[in-house]
Amino acid sequence: MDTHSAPTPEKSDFVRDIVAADLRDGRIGAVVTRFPPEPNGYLHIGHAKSICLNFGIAAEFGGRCHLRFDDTNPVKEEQEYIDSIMEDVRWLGFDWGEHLYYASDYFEQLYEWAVYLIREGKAYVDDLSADEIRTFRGTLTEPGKESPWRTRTVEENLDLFERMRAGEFENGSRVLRAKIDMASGNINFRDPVIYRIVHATHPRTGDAWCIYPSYDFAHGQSDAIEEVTHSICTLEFQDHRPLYDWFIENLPVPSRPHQYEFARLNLTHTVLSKRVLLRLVRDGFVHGWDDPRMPTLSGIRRRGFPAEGMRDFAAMIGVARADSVVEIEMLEHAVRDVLNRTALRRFAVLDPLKVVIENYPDDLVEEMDVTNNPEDEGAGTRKVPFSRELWIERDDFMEDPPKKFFRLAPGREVRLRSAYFVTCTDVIKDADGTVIELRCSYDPDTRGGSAPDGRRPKATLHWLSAAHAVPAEVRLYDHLFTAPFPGSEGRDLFEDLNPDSETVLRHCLVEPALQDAVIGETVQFERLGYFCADPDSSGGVLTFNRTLTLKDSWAKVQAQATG
RNA sequence: UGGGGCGUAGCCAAGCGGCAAGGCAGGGGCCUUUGGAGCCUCCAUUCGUAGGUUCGAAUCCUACCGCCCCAGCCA
Repeated sequence: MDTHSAPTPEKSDFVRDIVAADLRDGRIGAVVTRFPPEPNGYLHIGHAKSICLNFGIAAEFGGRCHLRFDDTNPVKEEQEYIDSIMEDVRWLGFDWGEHLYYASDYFEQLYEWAVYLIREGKAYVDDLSADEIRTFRGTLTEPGKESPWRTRTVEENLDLFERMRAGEFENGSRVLRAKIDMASGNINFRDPVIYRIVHATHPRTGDAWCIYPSYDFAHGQSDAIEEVTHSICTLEFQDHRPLYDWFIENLPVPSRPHQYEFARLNLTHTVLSKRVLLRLVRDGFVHGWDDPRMPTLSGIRRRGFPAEGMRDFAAMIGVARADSVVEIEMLEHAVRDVLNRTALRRFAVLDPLKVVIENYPDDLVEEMDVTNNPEDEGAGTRKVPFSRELWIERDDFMEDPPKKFFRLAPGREVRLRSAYFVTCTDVIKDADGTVIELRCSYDPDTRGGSAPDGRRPKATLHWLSAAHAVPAEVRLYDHLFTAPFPGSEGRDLFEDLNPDSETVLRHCLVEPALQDAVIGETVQFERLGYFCADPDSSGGVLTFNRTLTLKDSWAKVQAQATG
């Protein structure tokens, strides 16, 4: 209305601008959007962008968003996918309330509208084969030719269409086409197929139908039935908009929805294509749709990405009409940002190196108080047992440290986080020269991690009491594809798969508190990264997936040194 | 060579005739009981190119260049 009453919108993009204007000008009373997945695969991060857009707009403008399954092709669709999609949308934090719909709910109405079109002389049954139809369609630069069946009488069309429904004909033998314009520059207008014969069992309607409406004939009309006001889809449907409008204008539909298109999400180092994801699963390149390396919502959930991070990411990348590829670092930033604030801190040693504190009592065990999350006072502290024999990370020791290496080395003092300062006094090696144990001394005056004399070691290490450490398996994950643009420059997509996208470490150790790790809850292993207990933990072996590493400036220094 | 779109920093993206937001990445510094986090700071005299209109153009006009989508009985 005016600047006083209008709340400052937190997000703004061209779609929200249109919705706001339509509301302001009274073209609509309330906004109604919909998220319309086809249940032929699992949802991925690209869908999350669309879900956040559609449900986000409905929430921000006080409207509603429907979840509607676009289930018009029974040969590809399965109940498993329907179930997973609902779970994923809920996980992302959205609620469709009562508004769960299926295009298949409208099959009878859609059929009647097809009959309506036939009666109006605007649709006909075509006996041409699929190949012939393709040939007759013309090319991008040449107009098409009209089918010889285009001039059938209304009566004959009605009879044939009824018999198509009755199951008298074989798959592919006939189709129903809208009669529009075989010479149109827009190929979607060259008499698009609106019904095809498919003798297949539909996940919802079973064998009730053997003819199914095409996307073009089902989508807009479904929107109209549900009184969707803003039908938001991706750019590749721009060419379909005139057809979308044609059906809406030529049918007695109950409302007038409008279609708007935005650029779909692309991400570096991965691929967001249902076709390719299906192949990764079917050909065994990954362990399943929910493999933590997959960009599916079930995959990233198992990986430990929080839903809030996904929503933040969606807000961060915006919504526009220019094709774009977002660097995956942006997603990772959104995830780290949430996890830094919320994840409990724990100690875990991935590659253990034994440390013996020679001047520490043999039989003493101290319970050290350790902060659960320095970013969140409310997270409190926990007790972590400390004793004479410890494990530290092998990477945290170097016998001959280079210039910028601040961690443990012979003669050097470092802090064991929330415990004591220790100084390396001796290095023990096996016959091959491999370091197998460090002997250290500790300063009893530094309990808790600070020295009365104010001295401050350059490094702080995480540690585990050897007697109390719990064995665990840890799975390290990295980008699914090594190339930022998989399959670019003529390469085969699968050549770009990262052979090291999954590394399984079976001899890790974690602090006792992690025995109670909740599956699906992401914690930070201090100085290492974020990790999430995997469902496989229920098999007996504690198993963690690395969600993401912490940003690591030492790794950067090393990389620079290496070149 | 048909139709539909899009070009603002390495990436994403605001901007809607009044003098280039913000985020990611990157550089430098401070701080630090996580080499994390945090804080400070630098990073487009220029908006695909060339003309034009205007006191004034990323914004308006013209032409050109580049990229994407469309020839499923997929969605």
